[in-house]
Amino acid sequence: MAKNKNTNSLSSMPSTVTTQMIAELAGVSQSTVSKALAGGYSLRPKTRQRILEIARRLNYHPSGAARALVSGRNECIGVSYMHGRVPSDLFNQILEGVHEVFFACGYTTTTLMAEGETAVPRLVRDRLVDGLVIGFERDRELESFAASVGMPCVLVNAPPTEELDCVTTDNVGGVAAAVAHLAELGHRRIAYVSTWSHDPVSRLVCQDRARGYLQAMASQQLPACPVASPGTPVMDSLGSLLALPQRPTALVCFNDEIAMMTIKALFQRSLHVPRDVSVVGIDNLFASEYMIPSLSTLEIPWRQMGVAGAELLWQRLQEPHRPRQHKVLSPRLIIRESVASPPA
Amino acid sequence: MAKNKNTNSLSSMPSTVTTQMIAELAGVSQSTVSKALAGGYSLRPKTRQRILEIARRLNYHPSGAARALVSGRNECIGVSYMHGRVPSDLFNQILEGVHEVFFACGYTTTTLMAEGETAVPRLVRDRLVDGLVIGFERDRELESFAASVGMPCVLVNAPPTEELDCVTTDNVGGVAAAVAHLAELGHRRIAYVSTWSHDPVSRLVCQDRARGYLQAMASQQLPACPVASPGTPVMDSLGSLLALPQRPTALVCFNDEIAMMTIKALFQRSLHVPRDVSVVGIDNLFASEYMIPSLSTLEIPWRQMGVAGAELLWQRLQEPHRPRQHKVLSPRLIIRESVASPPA
DNA sequence: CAGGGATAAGAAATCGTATTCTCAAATCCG
DNA sequence: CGGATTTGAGAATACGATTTCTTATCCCTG
Repeated sequence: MAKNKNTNSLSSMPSTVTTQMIAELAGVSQSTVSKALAGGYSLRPKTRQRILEIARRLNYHPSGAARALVSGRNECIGVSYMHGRVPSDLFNQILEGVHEVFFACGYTTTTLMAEGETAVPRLVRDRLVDGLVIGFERDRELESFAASVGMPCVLVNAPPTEELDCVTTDNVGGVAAAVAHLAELGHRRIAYVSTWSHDPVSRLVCQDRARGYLQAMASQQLPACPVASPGTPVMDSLGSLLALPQRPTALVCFNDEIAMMTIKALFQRSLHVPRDVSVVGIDNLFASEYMIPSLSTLEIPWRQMGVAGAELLWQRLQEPHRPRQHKVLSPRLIIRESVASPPA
Repeated sequence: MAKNKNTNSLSSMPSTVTTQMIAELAGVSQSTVSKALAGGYSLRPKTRQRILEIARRLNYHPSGAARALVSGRNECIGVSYMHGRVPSDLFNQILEGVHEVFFACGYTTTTLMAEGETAVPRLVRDRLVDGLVIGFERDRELESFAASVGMPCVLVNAPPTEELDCVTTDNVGGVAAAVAHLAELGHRRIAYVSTWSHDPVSRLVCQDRARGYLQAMASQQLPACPVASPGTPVMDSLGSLLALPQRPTALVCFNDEIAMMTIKALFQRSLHVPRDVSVVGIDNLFASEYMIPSLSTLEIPWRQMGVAGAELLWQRLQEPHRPRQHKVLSPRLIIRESVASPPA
């Protein structure tokens, strides 16, 4: 195909440099070149030097494909999530955590955007990744395919399984801490603003958080406000909370997005945050700090979750049959301007 | 290495399924299997059926590595950006645009997180991607390496080059449109709030936008306020703008982040937005809509830029020597609550 | 000086797929 | 019915690097 048509004499042609070429230039065999580059073989230092020098001059880099073919490993791991369903802020932090760990191991990190229910991403199907981090949502198709080819997986911030390594956050404890803090400030009528989401995972998480809310209210000996059934539009459930005979003075929202919408809705009803109502979100989005008032929130350690997941995955790559692990990280309560003592 | 230790009799072992295995089961040669799977060869329909059936039953998928090795293409393209320097919101939208186009082509998309000035990412070095989308910032090392191995590149929302395909936005025109709109509302003292950023690309973009501002003010016959020299801390330049004898009644900010910080700063000085001062940002971050007041902004068509870049890259992959192209997309002005007529 | 062990480097196999080359059988047509 | 052509399928090779197997050379020692 005239692919290596080295028509001109300059040695810096873009055509691919192979160990074979280096071998010819160095006057040795191809295998010797490979040994020189790999190290750990017995080669005369002079020969090795000559080879390395030529390789350097030609800007040689091994073909990833060839190496992957022979070694059976691609030194690449995939990070999967359902894009569009999660603020990219959050996912990117997980991704960076994963990247940080694997970059140090010389591995590449790549994002798999799961396309809804469609085909298993090519990277997995064609064994182009050695392991998988599944974020935010269990992709059952991906999971079972990975299992069928024996590819290690770790779930990060997704509903845990008995079979796979997992990293999750303590939703129950986190929400409880938020409620406790509000109670400490003197709030007695504290409500939980649920998600509207139809997707099953958000519902699960939402139920966890609702449970945290209810438990905390109970242990604080406070009467709980009704928790909207999953699927109820936010504005509806917010509306009914505000229409209660005893209007809540503090709202813990399912996440920061909903907290933002809530603050806006309160504003439109001439309710001032935090003078009339305190609001707490969950996630600590980038923007939360810049809202007016700045948003109090449960910071989920996204990046750390990525790091933890990557570490679990790395360990499993080294030792495929080690016992399954489940790490639980704790969120941290960040109090900003959207929270104050209740009105007198 | 006992890798294919098929000790039990079940055929659904996780060990890798190869064309060779299928060939043995079907009683044909490996090449015949390859032909059957590829199509376009003359095979007896019965033979092909048998082979395909076995392949399906064994859940066969070709090894990406082997295929890449022989074809010289990985059907994978890399999207690079300097992570941490850009809100992930924006980058992710570009990424999704790129993904959309290449997914339809059967290609995989992977993110290269450029690690500052360090090594060229492995994916590129080892020729694991067939093309490159460079976003937000020209990575000169990456670029020159790509050029040296003849890998197609496209710049998206990065300072354009003469050699590479580019997609940019009309910063000058966009800011001019914002200024024009403010002027139309009756504003006469309109200022531009510059970036504090030390990174050279932001400065370049900032200069473009400043130019748009100055041109628009000139063409509206309005006196321009001083534009801070690059590198000045935002709060400093904002401070001096507000200290002007004739305080501006409208501020066009370098981006939404700065607009948020600006609004917060104004709020702290008891200046009400938009009653006392109108504010416009650029980027249309997710959160901008939820601010109080919601932020007026120049929406940059991030996703479309990704799509446009991907299309340019795809075309170049088909036809490597086609003339270089440069597409310029226009931002769209979104007016929300942060803009109003100037105070009487 | 002969033989044993270490050392250096070439030869060859391997990984899994795609493709070209080659040959046998089947088909066609006059 | 016999030679020409088409068709089906196996054999062989290439892709580029790793690794094992072999061989040739050298040095040391008894």
